[in-house]
Amino acid sequence: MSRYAPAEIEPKWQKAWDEALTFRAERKDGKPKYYVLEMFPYPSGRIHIGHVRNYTMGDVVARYKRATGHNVLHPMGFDAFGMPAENAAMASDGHPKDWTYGNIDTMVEQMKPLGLSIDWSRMFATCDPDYYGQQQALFLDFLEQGLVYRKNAVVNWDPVDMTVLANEQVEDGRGWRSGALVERRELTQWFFRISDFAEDLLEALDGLDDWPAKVKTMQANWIGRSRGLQFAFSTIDAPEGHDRIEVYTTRPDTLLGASFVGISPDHPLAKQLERENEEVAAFNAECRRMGTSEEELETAEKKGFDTGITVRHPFDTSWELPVYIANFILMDYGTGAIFGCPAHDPRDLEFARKYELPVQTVFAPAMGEEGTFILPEDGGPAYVPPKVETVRYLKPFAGEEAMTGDVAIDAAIAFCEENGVGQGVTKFRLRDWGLSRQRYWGCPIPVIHCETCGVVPEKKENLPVTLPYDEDGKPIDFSVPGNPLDRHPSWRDVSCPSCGAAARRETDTMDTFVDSSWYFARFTAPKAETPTDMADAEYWMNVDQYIGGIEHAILHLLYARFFSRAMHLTGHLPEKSREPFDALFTQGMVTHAIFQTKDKAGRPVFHFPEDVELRDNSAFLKDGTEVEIVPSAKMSKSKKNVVDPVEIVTQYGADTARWFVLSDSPPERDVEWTAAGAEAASKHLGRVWRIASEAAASEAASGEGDEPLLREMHKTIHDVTQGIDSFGFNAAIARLYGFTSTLSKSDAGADAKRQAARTLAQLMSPMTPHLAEEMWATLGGEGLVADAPWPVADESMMVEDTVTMPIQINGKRRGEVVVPKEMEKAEVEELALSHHAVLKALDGASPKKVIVVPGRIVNVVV
RNA sequence: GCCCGCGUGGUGGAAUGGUAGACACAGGGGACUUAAAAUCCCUAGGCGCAUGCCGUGCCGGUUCGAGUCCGGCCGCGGGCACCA
Repeated sequence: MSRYAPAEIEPKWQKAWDEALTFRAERKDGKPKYYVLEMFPYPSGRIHIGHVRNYTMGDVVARYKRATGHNVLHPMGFDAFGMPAENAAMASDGHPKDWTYGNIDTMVEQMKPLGLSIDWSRMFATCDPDYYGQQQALFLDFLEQGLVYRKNAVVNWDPVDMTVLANEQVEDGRGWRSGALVERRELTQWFFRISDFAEDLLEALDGLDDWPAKVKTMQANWIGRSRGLQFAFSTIDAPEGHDRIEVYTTRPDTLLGASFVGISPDHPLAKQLERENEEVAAFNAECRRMGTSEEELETAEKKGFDTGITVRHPFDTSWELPVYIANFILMDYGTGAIFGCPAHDPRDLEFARKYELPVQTVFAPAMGEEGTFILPEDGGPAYVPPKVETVRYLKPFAGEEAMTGDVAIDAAIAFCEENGVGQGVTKFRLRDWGLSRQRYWGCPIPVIHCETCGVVPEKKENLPVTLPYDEDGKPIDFSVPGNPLDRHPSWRDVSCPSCGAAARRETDTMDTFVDSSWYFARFTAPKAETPTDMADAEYWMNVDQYIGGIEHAILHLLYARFFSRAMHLTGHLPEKSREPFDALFTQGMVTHAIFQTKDKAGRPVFHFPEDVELRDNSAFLKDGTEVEIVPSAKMSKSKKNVVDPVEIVTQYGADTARWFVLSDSPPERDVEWTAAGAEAASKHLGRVWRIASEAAASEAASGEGDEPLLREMHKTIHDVTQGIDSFGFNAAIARLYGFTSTLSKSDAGADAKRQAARTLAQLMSPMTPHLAEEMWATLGGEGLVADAPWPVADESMMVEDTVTMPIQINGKRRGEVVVPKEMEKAEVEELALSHHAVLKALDGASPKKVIVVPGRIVNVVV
């Protein structure tokens, strides 16, 4: 009997699949199609074990669907534009293109030995001119359709490097390279009109039955539909043209608790005052030194500037409220102006206490529920109960005294509309998608700026507008910050496609989210001369199962949903693909402990796992220094807690790596990589191989144990099938452990054992395809196990006659009784009451209550 | 700060509101071996001699029955629009 030798069998079967074109996807009318897609990787350099887990999950689905008679599309590509390539170029005098394609080659080389059932003939990278040229064609169609426009927007500006920074590149308000204080600066940029689709993107979430509820909730909150009141305060002593300040509020019922009006530093009135008043200019400048991220605005200390302007309360013109410029108000949301009601908003309360503004409670807990309620004006916290809760209005102006917030808001809007104070309006939090990036390594925006004609689209026959590799014969210099396209005259200076006069190309490139918003559609016809081929899109779309990280729950998935709608409007996708992903699964990360020590300055120094020795729950370096263990952190190169799958594959084989990443942890949860776990997976596969070999060699005649083994086999088929169908890969694997154990102990005859072992091979084939092929061949299976139809469980073999029912006394288990499955409730009750534990507990008394759940449990209440 | 999750033995985890800890790792014991490796078998939440008691982050609630449902905390993670 041969030993389990993954290093020999894995390349052998990979070659067999290649030669048979087993995983080549071609349209086959009459066969149901299945499109399974894992979110494509960024080519960061090398694959890590998290990639292995992600792609193995997709592969299990792909192989299983093939076995159940589907024509499967399972492609792979690379999300290849983006900042890291430029950073690498800056750091090493290289070129983003060379770095990126080098990484892609490496990663493909690392992925191929995993034995994934991918149709590699469809592979592309988003930085291929073939791909981004088609993306430019889409952009031009969107432009024509009115789905793209230009407006001003703020960016993080590094005044020393004279460059735009990503939020990630801003650390504590300073540029990551220069250390200069970052400023907010306005630039004219391109935007997709995603907010026009807000309502549709929100409503359509309801139809996504096979998406995780949490993702739909996150998207719904992000889109953020709200109903509120929009009205204007009239101002006193404001500059000309600002006699009204429009505000939007979702809590008009708190109007009588208003104590100030706040406007964004980017509000037109704030900008007007800035021109007239140095103090305002200084305050606004300080606000603009903050980054552009919402997180930073929300967590920053709340600051305001009293403009000296006041407004009249709409219900009482003698009541004046001060107008503050406040750093936490976003110009992008609502009208860029609010009224503050400190009693019922923690942020407004913090602000009011800081600037000694009045606090007036509008509503309090309902009668009888006051508890320890302390009025906000007496030092209590802001009172913000759920809107569905009934509260007592101390200052009602519409509706009853006791109402829920929801009812009060409706009443307030109705009252205001009747009295000519504003209108009820619906607003969305979702903003338009700014796609301009002032960077080189992205898809060029295919327009030309002409002094006479304005913005002129590039002609489609001139696409792709390719990125220049050299600059006048010399390699582009990436050591200088900023956008090389902007300082590249021979690329930038062109003639206007419309009038022929000297003009300039747009030097901004597209957000990389654009690249990943339609790659799934391109996979259906990766070589088409238009963005998609309708016949292919009709056949292969939608993605039946999309798999990726929860970190993409909002942006990527929302943008892709928008793009699919826009591609349908411009004739690039069928109607059904407005929602492109029928089912979504969000998998967890692979984590690993971090090993760290501190340097003299107290900064952490990280160590690779292979440089650390573990002894009695402590870790030491080779020189004996004790190492701090930080458990379960997301793998990242900089923390040195990465596990290189190549080493695992070399040491144990791909099947072990695949088996391990699927076992133990449920796929949606994070999994901790441990060396011991990989060792155990490897041992188990060796055991399976030995058992299969023994079964193949067995000469025992039909034995006593045939029926129990086959019954167990059918139950296993059922459970494993259900496990894979429901993404319960860990449960399926646990079941396979059990069946392997049953098989190894079985005294069945040779035929039954071989049948059981062949079935085991089939059930394992999605997870450990190479071992499964080897077993299949050894056990006399026909053709490739990859081509064999999935086994079907025989229901009649799974029926049990009796059932074990636990007996509880007052909800605690005190015994059990084995009864025929169909036994009547009354009989079960009688049996339970005669159980010695029940007799003892009752001690002659009669039970207060007996609950019998047929087939499940008996509970006796004494 | 806001939105969304998660929290169960020494460890990863299992459990349609119905026997908490399946399956696996590490541990303990044993078999085989001159010995070791490999392999196989047994054992195993905590406390207790035991009838038993306690136990799913913490506090409270609903229920005949709660890891599961509800409310409030604590801790950890993801996202917050220019990281991908």
